[in-house]
Amino acid sequence: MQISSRFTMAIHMFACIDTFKEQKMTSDFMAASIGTNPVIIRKLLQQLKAAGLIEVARGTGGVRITRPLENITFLDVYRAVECTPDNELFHFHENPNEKCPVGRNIHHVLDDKLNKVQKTMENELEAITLGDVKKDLQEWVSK
Amino acid sequence: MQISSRFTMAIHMFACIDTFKEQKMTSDFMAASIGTNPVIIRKLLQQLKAAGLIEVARGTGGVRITRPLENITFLDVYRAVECTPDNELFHFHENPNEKCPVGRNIHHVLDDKLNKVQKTMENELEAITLGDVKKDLQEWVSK
DNA sequence: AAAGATGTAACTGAAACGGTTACAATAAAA
DNA sequence: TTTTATTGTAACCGTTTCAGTTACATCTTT
Repeated sequence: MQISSRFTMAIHMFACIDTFKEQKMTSDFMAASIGTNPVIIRKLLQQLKAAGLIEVARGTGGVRITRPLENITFLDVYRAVECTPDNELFHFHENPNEKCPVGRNIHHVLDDKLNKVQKTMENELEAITLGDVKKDLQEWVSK
Repeated sequence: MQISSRFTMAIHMFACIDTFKEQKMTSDFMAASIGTNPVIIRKLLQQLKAAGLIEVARGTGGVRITRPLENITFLDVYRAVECTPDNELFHFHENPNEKCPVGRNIHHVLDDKLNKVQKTMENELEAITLGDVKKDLQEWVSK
């Protein structure tokens, strides 16, 4: 399975908020830029708000990013919008046979290895920030 | 989203085939060890066969692993059983607005970064082999 | 021919995804 | 105070994937 497009949409939202910081940023505007429905954006806004990454002005509209972009990592965004049960990247089959020597031990054997892969991926996500996106976006826009 | 349990089931299958190599390994046996349905196993067998990792004896039954376990990586198994469109880990939203400076460039900006994360994860999967699983499983079983 | 296995089609229920409509709640402006 | 613009959220929808299940054709050996 793929990581849902909520992740790239959320990053796109941050890019909009920052790029057009002179204007009030609404869900309609972002929906138009991303190419989706405003309600999708508002649901994402709620997830990002719950994660403490933004503040949303009800009624009047407008979004404020709560931290400098360099202090918001891809992992922060990923965790905010991606719903993986127990934060587990791998879904382990749930009923291995305890009477079989393989079934009884496969979990012990695999858990460490799978956690290591997940941890490596999360470290990589953590090494990229929205500040990097801002910087690269400015370069592309000015081309 | 999570990586499907087909991945851990497939590794479990290899562990069965190797651990019980004295006997003929059938889909019924593996289904019992994994705790699922034989047809699930047979579908996985087809995917692993298509990837060239095993040979399945039709009619008579039995599975042969085509390479030494140390030469089969988690990435081989992952690619064999996980169906991600275009091998892309991240699902990019598909209709960014070309008229918006952000929408027009977001793909350029993110592609490299997302590919890097994916590549890192794949490298980590590639560093673990079924030989490692065999070794650790033997330790656990003999406890 | 019988037995035992794989290969595969067809179906199911559940969950997640992305989207859509509708509307209540809110805040500011007129 | 009314209007306007916006967010918040519930209730759907169609699609896809997942894991499972039944049924049965096919194959190989006995």
